[in-house]
Amino acid sequence: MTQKFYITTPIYYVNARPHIGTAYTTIACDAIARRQRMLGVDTFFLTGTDEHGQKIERSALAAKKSPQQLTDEVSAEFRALWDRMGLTYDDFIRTTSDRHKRGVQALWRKIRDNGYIYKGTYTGQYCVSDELYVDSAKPGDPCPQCGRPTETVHEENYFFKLSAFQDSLLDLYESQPDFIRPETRRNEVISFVRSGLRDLSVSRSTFSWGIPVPDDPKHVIYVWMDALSNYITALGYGSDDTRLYEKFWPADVHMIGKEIVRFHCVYWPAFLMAAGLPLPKGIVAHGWLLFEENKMSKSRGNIVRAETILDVVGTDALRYFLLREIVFGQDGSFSFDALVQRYNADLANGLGNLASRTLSMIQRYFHGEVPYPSPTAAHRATDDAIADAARKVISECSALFDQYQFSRALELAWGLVAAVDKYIVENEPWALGEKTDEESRSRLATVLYTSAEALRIVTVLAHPVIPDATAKIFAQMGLGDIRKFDLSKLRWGHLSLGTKLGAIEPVFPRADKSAVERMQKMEEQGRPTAAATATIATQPPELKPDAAKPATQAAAISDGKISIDDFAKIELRVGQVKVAEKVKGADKLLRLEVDIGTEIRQLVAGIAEAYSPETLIGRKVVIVANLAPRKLRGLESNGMIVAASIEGGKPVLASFLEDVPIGARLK
RNA sequence: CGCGGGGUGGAGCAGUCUGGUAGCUCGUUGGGCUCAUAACCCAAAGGUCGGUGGUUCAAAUCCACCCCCCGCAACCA
Repeated sequence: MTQKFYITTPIYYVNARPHIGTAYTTIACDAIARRQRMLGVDTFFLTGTDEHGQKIERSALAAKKSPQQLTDEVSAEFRALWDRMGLTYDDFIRTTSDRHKRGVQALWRKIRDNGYIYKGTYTGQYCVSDELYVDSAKPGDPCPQCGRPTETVHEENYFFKLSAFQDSLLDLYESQPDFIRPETRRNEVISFVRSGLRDLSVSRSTFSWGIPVPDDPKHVIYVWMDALSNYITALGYGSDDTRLYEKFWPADVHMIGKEIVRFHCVYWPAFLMAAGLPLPKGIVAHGWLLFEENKMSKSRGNIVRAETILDVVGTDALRYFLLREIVFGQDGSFSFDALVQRYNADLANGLGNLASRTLSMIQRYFHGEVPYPSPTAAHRATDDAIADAARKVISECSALFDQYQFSRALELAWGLVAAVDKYIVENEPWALGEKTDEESRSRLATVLYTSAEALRIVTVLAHPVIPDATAKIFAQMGLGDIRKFDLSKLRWGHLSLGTKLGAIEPVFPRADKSAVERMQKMEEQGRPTAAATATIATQPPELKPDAAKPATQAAAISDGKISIDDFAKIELRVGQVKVAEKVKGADKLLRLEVDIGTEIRQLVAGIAEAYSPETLIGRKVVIVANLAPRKLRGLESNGMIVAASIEGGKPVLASFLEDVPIGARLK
C-alpha cells in the first residue's frame, strides 16, 4: 500500500481579501505537498474559504449584496490568486457549499447523539448595539466596547460539553508531544486547558447566515464548529461517498497561524472525540508576518498584496523568500528591500548564476552534452569533496524539510551552491578548456560533470519551494519534466552522461533597485495589477471593507466641513489642574480634578506616558466641557483634555502663551 | 507580576530544545579570476552573544534574578 499524506491550510475568512499573510500559509503547505508528491506519496492538499457568520452578513448588507453574492466573489478571488501562484491544492472547500453543510450537520447529529450537546440558557449581559455577549459585565454595567448600557438577557443556546474533555485533551498532549508544534504553542495550550474548560456555546439565534442546527432551524451552528469541520467534509464525511475520507483521514498536518491555535488544538480535537472520530496527527502553527517590524493589519493599512510581488519578481521569488528568510514558527518580517536582496543574492547570483556558468561551459566545451568524467585519470580529492557534500545535503535537507525547518533546509542546500562556485574557481575549467591534451580534457570533463551533478541535486531539492525555476533548469539540463522525478531516488552520480542540453537562458534575471520602488509604488496606489484586475474589476468599489468606511464617514460630515453651529455645540473651556494622580492598574491613565470656574470636574485622561502627575498640578489646560460622561477603569470622566496627538508619539497638551482666566471659553 | 515576541560584529537575522573553535545575507577594505546574470572566489577589519550570579572541565546555549525594546489586550471621551 502506498503511503498517504493529508495536509490542510486553514480556510480563509472571506471578510478580508487575500494578502501575503494568507499566501504564506498556503505556500508552505504547497511546498510540503509538492515534496510529498515527489516522494511518491499519495498526497491530498486542501484549502478553502470560511464564509459564514455575522460579520459576513453585515459586510454584505453594507455592500448591498446578499451574503452569498459577497462570499462567491471573495472566495473566487482567493481561488484566482492561488491559481495564479500555481498552488497545487487538490480541493477547495467552501463552507457555503452543500457538501460542507451536509457534513457539518452530520457531525452535529453524531455529537448530539453521543450526548455532548445540550440546550442551555445564556444568562448575562448583552450589548444590543454591538450584538455582543459581555461575560465580564454585571447587571447595570456599560458595554466595554461602546459604553452604552447592556441588557440582561436569557437566550436559549446549544452548548457543547467541552468540560468533559479536559482530561482527555491533556492526555493527548502528553502522549503525543508532536500533536502541537512548535513547543511554545503546545505549552500555551496545555496551560490554557489546565486552567479549566467551560462548556462552549455552539449555536447562535441572533443571526441567520450559517448552517441551521439539525431539527432546530432557528439556530445556526457556531462558526468555528462549522469552519473546523471542513477538514473532514471536504473528504466526503457525512455524504454517500466517503472513499476519500476513509483513505485520507486523519490529517497528517493542519497548518495554521498562531492566532487560531486554541480552536485547532482544543475545540477541534474535542469535537472529534465527542463524535468518536480519529484525531489529526499534528497541528503546526507558524508565526506572523510583520511588515518592516510592524504587524500587518487593515487599520494600519500596511497589508502587502501578493499580486504586487508576483508582478515584479515572480512567484518563485516570493516562495523562496518566505520559506528561506523566516524561521518557520516564529514571527518574521517582510520588506521589499529584503525580498529583492534575497532574490538577487540567492536566486540570481546563487543558483541562477551557477546554472548559467555550468551549462554554458558544457555547451561551449562539449557541444552541449554532459561529459563523461574519468573515474581514474584526472580525478582529485576536491571532486569527492563535492560529492560527499552533496550526499550530506540530500539526507540532511530531507530531515529538515520533514521537521518544517524550511529556512535551514534551504540554507543547507545553498551551501552546496557556494561550494560548487568555489570548486569551479579553484579548478579553472576555462583554463583547461584552452588546452587540448588528453589530461586536460579529462580533467575538464570531471570538473563540469561534478558541477552539473551538484546543480542537478540542488535543483531537485529546491523544487518544492521554487517549482517554476527548477523546472526550467531541469529542462535546460536536458533532464525532462522535474515533476516526474522521484525524490526518493535522488543519489549522487545519477546524472546521465551524454545528456543533451536544452536552450540555456537565465532563470532568475537580476532585479535592480527600481524593483523595490515599483513594488512600493504599486502598494501605495493600491491599484489592482493587470492580472488581478480581471477578478476584482467585477466588484464595485464599495464592496471593499476599507473603502466602505471612509464613504460612510464622509457622508456624515459632508465633504469634511461643519457649520459654525456644529462647532458651537462643542464647549471648550480653560481649566486648571488641581489634583493629578495615576490611575491604579492603568499605564496610560491619569485621574485629574480640573477647576473650570463653575465647578471642579473629575476627568480621566490617557496622558500618563507623557506627563507625570506632579508636573500637571497648577497647569492650565483646555478641556471639552460638555462631553458625555464615560467610565474609564471604574472612574467617571466628565470631559476630555485637549492634546495634540502624534502618530506613534506621546500626546502634547494644548496650552497658552499668555495668561488666561480659569473658565474662559474657546470659540 | 495581563498575554506574547525579542535583545548575537555597521544593518537584518540564524544558532539556544539536544552545552564543546559564534554562522548567514547585506555593507566596508584589499586582492584574484574572467566560464557565468557587473557575476564568482580569496583575504581583512568588525562581536565582553542585554546585565549579574549560579551549575559545569566547558555556557549565546542550562538555572535564578534583573534591565531594555516591540506587538496585542486592558484603560488613550
